[in-house]
Amino acid sequence: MATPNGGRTRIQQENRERILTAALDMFSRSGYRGTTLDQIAAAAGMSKPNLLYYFRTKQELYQTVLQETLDDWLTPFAKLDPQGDPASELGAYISAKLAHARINPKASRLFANEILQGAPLLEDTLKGPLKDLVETKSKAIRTWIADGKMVPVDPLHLIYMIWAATQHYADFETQMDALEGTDSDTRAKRFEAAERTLFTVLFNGLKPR
Amino acid sequence: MATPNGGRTRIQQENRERILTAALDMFSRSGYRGTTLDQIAAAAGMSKPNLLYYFRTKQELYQTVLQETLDDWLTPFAKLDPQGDPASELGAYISAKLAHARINPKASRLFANEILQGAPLLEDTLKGPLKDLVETKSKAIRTWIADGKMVPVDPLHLIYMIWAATQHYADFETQMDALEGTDSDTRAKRFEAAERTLFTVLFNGLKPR
DNA sequence: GACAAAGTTGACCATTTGATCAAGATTAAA
DNA sequence: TTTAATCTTGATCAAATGGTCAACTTTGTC
Repeated sequence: MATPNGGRTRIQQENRERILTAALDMFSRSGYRGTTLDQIAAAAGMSKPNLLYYFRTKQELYQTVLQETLDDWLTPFAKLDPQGDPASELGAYISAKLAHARINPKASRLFANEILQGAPLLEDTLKGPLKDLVETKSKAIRTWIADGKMVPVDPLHLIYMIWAATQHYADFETQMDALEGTDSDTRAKRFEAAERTLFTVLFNGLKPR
Repeated sequence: MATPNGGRTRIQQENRERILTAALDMFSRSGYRGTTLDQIAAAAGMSKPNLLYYFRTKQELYQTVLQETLDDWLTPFAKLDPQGDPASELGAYISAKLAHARINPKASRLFANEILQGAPLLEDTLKGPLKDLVETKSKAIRTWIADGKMVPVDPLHLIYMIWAATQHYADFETQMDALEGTDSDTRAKRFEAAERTLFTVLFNGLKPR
Protein backbone atom coordinates (compact mmCIF):
# COMPACT_ATOMS: atom_id res chain seq x y z
CA MET A 1 0.00 0.00 0.00
CA ALA A 2 1.21 3.51 -0.78
CA THR A 3 1.85 6.01 1.96
CA PRO A 4 -1.13 8.35 1.77
CA ASN A 5 -0.23 10.74 4.60
CA GLY A 6 3.10 11.11 6.32
CA GLY A 7 3.65 7.42 5.80
CA ARG A 8 0.59 6.65 7.88
CA THR A 9 -2.84 5.18 7.35
CA ARG A 10 -5.91 7.10 8.50
CA ILE A 11 -6.39 4.60 11.29
CA GLN A 12 -2.74 4.79 12.21
CA GLN A 13 -2.86 8.54 12.51
CA GLU A 14 -5.97 8.53 14.66
CA ASN A 15 -4.76 5.80 16.95
CA ARG A 16 -1.26 7.16 17.36
CA GLU A 17 -2.77 10.48 18.35
CA ARG A 18 -5.10 8.89 20.87
CA ILE A 19 -2.29 6.85 22.35
CA LEU A 20 0.08 9.80 22.63
CA THR A 21 -2.55 11.89 24.36
CA ALA A 22 -3.35 9.12 26.81
CA ALA A 23 0.34 8.48 27.38
CA LEU A 24 1.11 12.13 28.14
CA ASP A 25 -1.80 12.10 30.55
CA MET A 26 -0.57 9.11 32.46
CA PHE A 27 3.19 9.61 32.24
CA SER A 28 2.96 13.23 33.40
CA ARG A 29 0.87 12.21 36.38
CA SER A 30 2.71 9.06 37.47
CA GLY A 31 6.09 9.11 35.79
CA TYR A 32 7.56 6.39 33.64
CA ARG A 33 7.63 3.54 36.12
CA GLY A 34 4.43 4.59 37.83
CA THR A 35 2.45 4.23 34.63
CA THR A 36 1.33 0.87 33.24
CA LEU A 37 0.60 0.00 29.65
CA ASP A 38 -2.81 -1.25 30.75
CA GLN A 39 -3.65 2.21 32.07
CA ILE A 40 -2.56 3.90 28.86
CA ALA A 41 -4.39 1.36 26.73
CA ALA A 42 -7.56 1.82 28.77
CA ALA A 43 -7.28 5.61 28.58
CA ALA A 44 -6.81 5.34 24.82
CA GLY A 45 -9.77 2.97 24.54
CA MET A 46 -8.01 -0.06 23.15
CA SER A 47 -6.39 -3.31 24.17
CA LYS A 48 -2.80 -3.51 25.31
CA PRO A 49 -1.66 -5.70 22.42
CA ASN A 50 -3.16 -3.16 20.07
CA LEU A 51 -1.26 -0.36 21.76
CA LEU A 52 1.91 -2.40 21.31
CA TYR A 53 1.08 -2.72 17.66
CA TYR A 54 1.64 1.03 17.32
CA PHE A 55 4.53 1.42 19.75
CA ARG A 56 6.72 -1.62 20.08
CA THR A 57 7.80 -1.00 23.66
CA LYS A 58 6.89 1.18 26.62
CA GLN A 59 10.25 2.92 26.22
CA GLU A 60 9.55 3.79 22.61
CA LEU A 61 6.19 5.27 23.53
CA TYR A 62 7.67 7.27 26.38
CA GLN A 63 10.48 8.62 24.27
CA THR A 64 8.08 9.70 21.56
CA VAL A 65 5.91 11.60 24.03
CA LEU A 66 8.94 13.18 25.66
CA GLN A 67 10.42 14.33 22.37
CA GLU A 68 7.19 16.05 21.37
CA THR A 69 7.00 18.01 24.60
CA LEU A 70 10.65 19.01 24.32
CA ASP A 71 10.10 20.77 21.05
CA ASP A 72 7.36 22.90 22.60
CA TRP A 73 9.65 23.64 25.47
CA LEU A 74 12.47 25.00 23.32
CA THR A 75 10.46 27.05 20.85
CA PRO A 76 9.68 30.21 22.86
CA PHE A 77 13.24 30.41 24.14
CA ALA A 78 14.62 30.37 20.64
CA LYS A 79 12.41 33.36 19.78
CA LEU A 80 14.16 35.67 22.24
CA ASP A 81 15.48 38.42 19.96
CA PRO A 82 18.84 40.02 20.84
CA GLN A 83 17.96 42.99 18.62
CA GLY A 84 14.92 43.90 20.69
CA ASP A 85 15.05 45.61 24.05
CA PRO A 86 15.24 43.57 27.25
CA ALA A 87 11.91 44.61 28.73
CA SER A 88 9.80 43.64 25.75
CA GLU A 89 11.83 40.55 24.85
CA LEU A 90 11.95 39.10 28.35
CA GLY A 91 8.35 40.15 28.89
CA ALA A 92 7.23 38.26 25.82
CA TYR A 93 9.25 35.24 26.88
CA ILE A 94 7.77 35.23 30.37
CA SER A 95 4.27 35.54 28.94
CA ALA A 96 4.90 32.67 26.55
CA LYS A 97 6.27 30.44 29.30
CA LEU A 98 3.36 31.22 31.59
CA ALA A 99 0.91 30.54 28.80
CA HIS A 100 2.59 27.22 28.19
CA ALA A 101 2.34 26.36 31.89
CA ARG A 102 -1.36 27.25 31.84
CA ILE A 103 -2.31 25.55 28.60
CA ASN A 104 -0.08 22.51 28.68
CA PRO A 105 0.87 21.80 32.28
CA LYS A 106 1.18 18.11 31.58
CA ALA A 107 4.06 18.66 29.19
CA SER A 108 5.84 20.73 31.80
CA ARG A 109 5.31 18.09 34.45
CA LEU A 110 6.52 15.32 32.19
CA PHE A 111 9.69 17.27 31.58
CA ALA A 112 10.11 18.01 35.29
CA ASN A 113 9.62 14.35 36.10
CA GLU A 114 12.30 13.35 33.66
CA ILE A 115 14.79 15.90 34.98
CA LEU A 116 14.10 14.80 38.55
CA GLN A 117 14.93 11.21 37.65
CA GLY A 118 18.27 12.37 36.32
CA ALA A 119 17.18 12.95 32.71
CA PRO A 120 18.57 9.67 31.38
CA LEU A 121 16.91 10.26 28.01
CA LEU A 122 17.45 14.00 27.81
CA GLU A 123 21.17 14.19 28.27
CA ASP A 124 21.95 14.65 24.61
CA THR A 125 19.36 17.36 24.11
CA LEU A 126 20.42 19.20 27.24
CA LYS A 127 24.13 19.11 26.45
CA GLY A 128 23.60 19.85 22.78
CA PRO A 129 20.78 22.04 21.47
CA LEU A 130 19.74 23.46 24.84
CA LYS A 131 23.28 24.35 25.86
CA ASP A 132 23.91 26.06 22.54
CA LEU A 133 20.72 28.02 22.85
CA VAL A 134 21.51 29.06 26.40
CA GLU A 135 24.93 30.29 25.39
CA THR A 136 23.52 32.31 22.53
CA LYS A 137 20.90 33.94 24.67
CA SER A 138 23.35 34.58 27.48
CA LYS A 139 25.45 36.52 25.07
CA ALA A 140 22.44 38.61 24.10
CA ILE A 141 21.77 39.41 27.73
CA ARG A 142 25.39 40.36 28.29
CA THR A 143 25.14 42.77 25.40
CA TRP A 144 22.06 44.36 26.91
CA ILE A 145 23.95 44.81 30.15
CA ALA A 146 26.98 46.26 28.41
CA ASP A 147 24.71 48.73 26.63
CA GLY A 148 23.36 49.88 29.97
CA LYS A 149 19.87 48.60 29.22
CA MET A 150 19.87 46.26 32.19
CA VAL A 151 21.31 46.01 35.65
CA PRO A 152 24.31 43.61 35.68
CA VAL A 153 23.24 40.07 36.57
CA ASP A 154 24.52 36.63 35.68
CA PRO A 155 22.59 35.78 32.50
CA LEU A 156 22.54 32.08 33.25
CA HIS A 157 20.94 32.56 36.61
CA LEU A 158 18.47 35.08 35.29
CA ILE A 159 17.39 32.43 32.80
CA TYR A 160 17.14 29.86 35.59
CA MET A 161 15.01 32.26 37.57
CA ILE A 162 12.58 32.77 34.73
CA TRP A 163 12.35 29.06 34.03
CA ALA A 164 11.83 28.29 37.69
CA ALA A 165 9.21 30.93 38.33
CA THR A 166 7.14 30.14 35.25
CA GLN A 167 7.31 26.35 35.23
CA HIS A 168 6.46 26.38 38.92
CA TYR A 169 2.89 27.25 37.95
CA ALA A 170 2.57 23.95 36.12
CA ASP A 171 4.78 21.68 38.20
CA PHE A 172 3.50 22.77 41.61
CA GLU A 173 -0.09 23.31 40.59
CA THR A 174 -1.14 20.73 43.17
CA GLN A 175 0.41 22.78 45.94
CA MET A 176 -1.20 25.99 44.71
CA ASP A 177 -4.55 24.27 44.40
CA ALA A 178 -4.27 23.10 47.98
CA LEU A 179 -3.49 26.63 49.14
CA GLU A 180 -5.97 28.55 46.98
CA GLY A 181 -8.60 26.13 45.74
CA THR A 182 -9.18 24.36 42.46
CA ASP A 183 -12.05 26.16 40.72
CA SER A 184 -11.32 27.48 37.28
CA ASP A 185 -11.88 31.10 38.28
CA THR A 186 -9.21 30.81 40.95
CA ARG A 187 -6.83 29.28 38.47
CA ALA A 188 -7.45 31.93 35.84
CA LYS A 189 -6.83 34.74 38.34
CA ARG A 190 -3.74 32.90 39.51
CA PHE A 191 -2.09 33.25 36.14
CA GLU A 192 -3.00 36.92 35.88
CA ALA A 193 -1.49 37.58 39.29
CA ALA A 194 1.55 35.53 38.39
CA GLU A 195 2.24 37.60 35.31
CA ARG A 196 1.69 40.85 37.17
CA THR A 197 4.02 39.83 39.98
CA LEU A 198 6.75 38.55 37.71
CA PHE A 199 6.64 41.67 35.57
CA THR A 200 6.75 43.93 38.61
CA VAL A 201 9.62 42.22 40.34
CA LEU A 202 11.72 41.43 37.30
CA PHE A 203 11.31 44.70 35.45
CA ASN A 204 11.79 46.75 38.55
CA GLY A 205 14.64 44.50 39.52
CA LEU A 206 16.43 44.61 36.20
CA LYS A 207 15.87 48.26 35.34
CA PRO A 208 19.05 50.29 35.70
CA ARG A 209 18.82 53.07 38.29
CA MET B 1 12.95 -4.86 78.22
CA ALA B 2 12.72 -1.19 79.14
CA THR B 3 12.78 1.54 76.50
CA PRO B 4 16.29 2.90 76.84
CA ASN B 5 16.12 5.59 74.20
CA GLY B 6 13.02 7.03 72.54
CA GLY B 7 11.39 3.63 72.78
CA ARG B 8 14.13 2.14 70.60
CA THR B 9 16.94 -0.33 71.01
CA ARG B 10 20.46 0.68 69.98
CA ILE B 11 20.23 -1.65 67.00
CA GLN B 12 16.80 -0.31 66.11
CA GLN B 13 18.04 3.25 66.09
CA GLU B 14 21.03 2.47 63.92
CA ASN B 15 19.11 0.38 61.44
CA ARG B 16 16.17 2.76 61.17
CA GLU B 17 18.63 5.52 60.42
CA ARG B 18 20.41 3.49 57.78
CA ILE B 19 17.14 2.51 56.17
CA LEU B 20 15.77 6.04 56.14
CA THR B 21 18.94 7.36 54.55
CA ALA B 22 18.89 4.68 51.88
CA ALA B 23 15.19 5.21 51.30
CA LEU B 24 15.57 8.97 50.83
CA ASP B 25 18.38 8.24 48.40
CA MET B 26 16.31 5.91 46.29
CA PHE B 27 12.87 7.51 46.56
CA SER B 28 14.22 10.97 45.69
CA ARG B 29 15.95 9.58 42.64
CA SER B 30 13.28 7.24 41.30
CA GLY B 31 10.02 8.17 43.00
CA TYR B 32 7.77 5.87 44.95
CA ARG B 33 6.91 3.36 42.27
CA GLY B 34 10.28 3.53 40.62
CA THR B 35 12.02 2.35 43.77
CA THR B 36 12.05 -1.28 44.88
CA LEU B 37 12.43 -2.62 48.38
CA ASP B 38 15.32 -4.74 47.16
CA GLN B 39 17.18 -1.60 46.12
CA ILE B 40 16.61 0.10 49.45
CA ALA B 41 17.55 -3.02 51.36
CA ALA B 42 20.75 -3.39 49.34
CA ALA B 43 21.62 0.29 49.83
CA ALA B 44 21.04 -0.10 53.55
CA GLY B 45 23.14 -3.25 53.60
CA MET B 46 20.53 -5.70 54.78
CA SER B 47 18.03 -8.24 53.52
CA LYS B 48 14.55 -7.28 52.40
CA PRO B 49 12.78 -9.23 55.15
CA ASN B 50 14.94 -7.42 57.67
CA LEU B 51 13.98 -4.08 56.20
CA LEU B 52 10.34 -5.10 56.51
CA TYR B 53 11.00 -5.94 60.13
CA TYR B 54 11.57 -2.23 60.75
CA PHE B 55 8.96 -0.82 58.39
CA ARG B 56 5.94 -3.02 57.86
CA THR B 57 5.18 -1.85 54.34
CA LYS B 58 6.74 0.18 51.56
CA GLN B 59 4.05 2.81 52.12
CA GLU B 60 4.91 3.16 55.77
CA LEU B 61 8.59 3.63 54.95
CA TYR B 62 7.82 6.19 52.28
CA GLN B 63 5.52 8.17 54.51
CA THR B 64 8.09 8.26 57.28
CA VAL B 65 10.77 9.59 54.93
CA LEU B 66 8.39 12.13 53.47
CA GLN B 67 7.28 13.43 56.85
CA GLU B 68 10.86 14.00 57.96
CA THR B 69 11.70 16.03 54.87
CA LEU B 70 8.53 18.06 55.27
CA ASP B 71 9.55 19.34 58.68
CA ASP B 72 12.84 20.61 57.27
CA TRP B 73 10.90 22.26 54.52
CA LEU B 74 8.62 24.25 56.80
CA THR B 75 11.12 25.37 59.41
CA PRO B 76 12.86 28.26 57.63
CA PHE B 77 9.54 29.66 56.42
CA ALA B 78 8.18 29.77 59.95
CA LYS B 79 11.17 31.83 61.01
CA LEU B 80 10.25 34.78 58.76
CA ASP B 81 9.79 37.58 61.28
CA PRO B 82 7.09 40.22 60.57
CA GLN B 83 8.80 42.60 63.00
CA GLY B 84 12.00 42.70 60.98
CA ASP B 85 12.43 44.63 57.76
CA PRO B 86 11.68 43.03 54.40
CA ALA B 87 15.20 43.10 52.98
CA SER B 88 16.87 41.30 55.84
CA GLU B 89 13.99 38.92 56.52
CA LEU B 90 13.47 37.87 52.92
CA GLY B 91 17.22 37.81 52.43
CA ALA B 92 17.68 35.42 55.32
CA TYR B 93 14.85 33.27 54.04
CA ILE B 94 16.29 33.07 50.55
CA SER B 95 19.71 32.18 51.96
CA ALA B 96 18.20 29.47 54.11
CA LYS B 97 16.24 27.99 51.21
CA LEU B 98 19.29 28.03 48.95
CA ALA B 99 21.37 26.39 51.65
CA HIS B 100 18.75 23.71 52.00
CA ALA B 101 18.78 23.13 48.24
CA ARG B 102 22.56 22.83 48.32
CA ILE B 103 22.92 20.66 51.40
CA ASN B 104 19.86 18.48 51.11
CA PRO B 105 18.78 18.38 47.47
CA LYS B 106 17.34 14.91 47.87
CA ALA B 107 14.74 16.13 50.33
CA SER B 108 13.71 18.83 47.92
CA ARG B 109 13.46 16.38 45.05
CA LEU B 110 11.44 13.93 47.10
CA PHE B 111 9.01 16.71 47.90
CA ALA B 112 8.85 17.83 44.28
CA ASN B 113 8.23 14.28 43.16
CA GLU B 114 5.35 13.94 45.55
CA ILE B 115 3.76 17.22 44.48
CA LEU B 116 4.13 16.26 40.83
CA GLN B 117 2.23 13.03 41.45
CA GLY B 118 -0.64 15.03 42.90
CA ALA B 119 0.56 14.96 46.52
CA PRO B 120 -1.78 12.17 47.61
CA LEU B 121 -0.05 11.94 50.99
CA LEU B 122 0.56 15.65 51.50
CA GLU B 123 -2.93 17.01 51.10
CA ASP B 124 -3.57 17.39 54.82
CA THR B 125 -0.28 19.12 55.49
CA LEU B 126 -0.69 21.45 52.53
CA LYS B 127 -4.25 22.44 53.35
CA GLY B 128 -3.56 22.68 57.09
CA PRO B 129 -0.23 23.79 58.51
CA LEU B 130 1.24 25.10 55.26
CA LYS B 131 -1.86 27.09 54.37
CA ASP B 132 -1.98 28.66 57.83
CA LEU B 133 1.67 29.56 57.63
CA VAL B 134 1.27 31.07 54.18
CA GLU B 135 -1.63 33.20 55.33
CA THR B 136 0.29 34.46 58.34
CA LYS B 137 3.32 35.38 56.28
CA SER B 138 1.23 36.96 53.57
CA LYS B 139 -0.24 39.27 56.17
CA ALA B 140 3.26 40.25 57.25
CA ILE B 141 4.20 41.09 53.69
CA ARG B 142 1.05 43.14 53.26
CA THR B 143 1.99 45.14 56.34
CA TRP B 144 5.43 45.80 54.91
CA ILE B 145 3.78 47.06 51.75
CA ALA B 146 1.30 49.24 53.64
CA ASP B 147 4.21 50.74 55.58
CA GLY B 148 5.89 51.68 52.31
CA LYS B 149 8.82 49.35 52.93
CA MET B 150 8.13 47.36 49.78
CA VAL B 151 6.73 47.84 46.33
CA PRO B 152 3.16 46.48 46.15
CA VAL B 153 3.10 42.88 44.96
CA ASP B 154 0.83 39.95 45.57
CA PRO B 155 2.37 38.28 48.65
CA LEU B 156 1.30 34.81 47.63
CA HIS B 157 3.02 35.05 44.27
CA LEU B 158 6.12 36.59 45.77
CA ILE B 159 6.30 33.53 48.02
CA TYR B 160 5.80 31.24 45.03
CA MET B 161 8.57 33.04 43.22
CA ILE B 162 11.01 32.55 46.07
CA TRP B 163 10.08 28.91 46.47
CA ALA B 164 10.40 28.31 42.74
CA ALA B 165 13.72 30.08 42.29
CA THR B 166 15.40 28.43 45.28
CA GLN B 167 14.09 24.90 44.98
CA HIS B 168 14.95 24.96 41.31
CA TYR B 169 18.61 24.61 42.28
CA ALA B 170 17.89 21.24 43.84
CA ASP B 171 15.11 19.92 41.63
CA PHE B 172 16.70 20.85 38.29
CA GLU B 173 20.27 20.19 39.31
CA THR B 174 20.51 17.63 36.51
CA GLN B 175 19.70 20.26 33.93
CA MET B 176 22.19 22.73 35.38
CA ASP B 177 24.85 20.04 35.53
CA ALA B 178 24.28 19.31 31.86
CA LEU B 179 24.62 22.99 31.00
CA GLU B 180 27.54 23.89 33.27
CA GLY B 181 29.30 20.69 34.28
CA THR B 182 29.27 18.57 37.41
CA ASP B 183 32.52 19.25 39.24
CA SER B 184 32.20 20.46 42.81
CA ASP B 185 33.83 23.79 42.09
CA THR B 186 31.23 24.55 39.43
CA ARG B 187 28.48 23.63 41.81
CA ALA B 188 29.83 25.75 44.64
CA LYS B 189 30.13 28.79 42.40
CA ARG B 190 26.65 28.10 41.11
CA PHE B 191 25.13 28.65 44.52
CA GLU B 192 27.12 31.82 45.06
CA ALA B 193 25.94 33.20 41.73
CA ALA B 194 22.40 32.10 42.51
CA GLU B 195 22.33 34.02 45.76
CA ARG B 196 23.87 37.09 44.15
CA THR B 197 21.39 37.07 41.30
CA LEU B 198 18.36 36.49 43.50
CA PHE B 199 19.39 39.25 45.87
CA THR B 200 20.03 41.67 43.03
CA VAL B 201 16.80 41.06 41.20
CA LEU B 202 14.51 40.71 44.18
CA PHE B 203 15.88 43.54 46.29
CA ASN B 204 16.11 45.88 43.37
CA GLY B 205 12.69 44.68 42.27
CA LEU B 206 10.99 45.06 45.60
CA LYS B 207 12.63 48.30 46.74
CA PRO B 208 10.20 51.21 46.58
CA ARG B 209 11.28 54.00 44.27
C1' DG C 1 26.09 -19.41 81.34
C1' DA C 2 21.11 -19.62 80.73
C1' DC C 3 17.36 -17.87 78.46
C1' DA C 4 13.96 -14.89 76.63
C1' DA C 5 13.64 -11.13 73.54
C1' DA C 6 15.24 -9.03 69.56
C1' DG C 7 17.26 -9.31 65.17
C1' DT C 8 18.17 -11.66 60.65
C1' DT C 9 17.44 -14.14 56.37
C1' DG C 10 16.69 -17.92 52.57
C1' DA C 11 12.88 -19.78 50.48
C1' DC C 12 8.57 -19.00 48.95
C1' DC C 13 3.98 -16.92 47.38
C1' DA C 14 0.57 -14.06 44.85
C1' DT C 15 0.13 -10.30 41.99
C1' DT C 16 1.48 -7.12 38.62
C1' DT C 17 3.26 -5.99 34.32
C1' DG C 18 5.81 -5.63 29.84
C1' DA C 19 5.70 -8.29 25.97
C1' DT C 20 4.37 -12.25 22.51
C1' DC C 21 1.49 -14.91 19.46
C1' DA C 22 -1.89 -17.00 16.87
C1' DA C 23 -6.29 -16.37 15.27
C1' DG C 24 -9.93 -13.60 13.91
C1' DA C 25 -12.11 -8.99 12.16
C1' DT C 26 -11.85 -4.90 9.34
C1' DT C 27 -10.39 -2.05 5.56
C1' DA C 28 -9.51 -0.70 1.02
C1' DA C 29 -7.84 -1.41 -3.69
C1' DA C 30 -8.87 -4.23 -7.88
C1' DT D 1 -16.87 -9.54 -4.64
C1' DT D 2 -12.34 -10.96 -3.99
C1' DT D 3 -8.19 -10.61 -1.70
C1' DA D 4 -4.23 -9.11 0.59
C1' DA D 5 -2.77 -5.94 3.87
C1' DT D 6 -3.94 -3.87 8.00
C1' DC D 7 -5.90 -3.88 12.43
C1' DT D 8 -7.48 -6.00 16.85
C1' DT D 9 -7.52 -8.88 20.91
C1' DG D 10 -7.94 -13.08 24.28
C1' DA D 11 -4.83 -16.06 26.10
C1' DT D 12 -0.49 -16.65 27.75
C1' DC D 13 4.44 -16.10 29.35
C1' DA D 14 8.50 -14.75 32.02
C1' DA D 15 10.35 -11.54 35.03
C1' DA D 16 9.91 -8.36 38.74
C1' DT D 17 8.17 -7.15 43.12
C1' DG D 18 5.75 -6.45 47.72
C1' DG D 19 5.16 -9.20 51.32
C1' DT D 20 5.12 -13.75 54.51
C1' DC D 21 7.03 -17.43 57.27
C1' DA D 22 9.62 -20.58 59.70
C1' DA D 23 14.02 -21.33 61.22
C1' DC D 24 18.31 -19.59 62.75
C1' DT D 25 21.54 -16.19 65.16
C1' DT D 26 22.65 -12.45 68.16
C1' DT D 27 21.94 -9.51 72.15
C1' DG D 28 21.24 -8.20 76.74
C1' DT D 29 19.70 -9.32 81.43
C1' DC D 30 19.62 -12.25 85.48
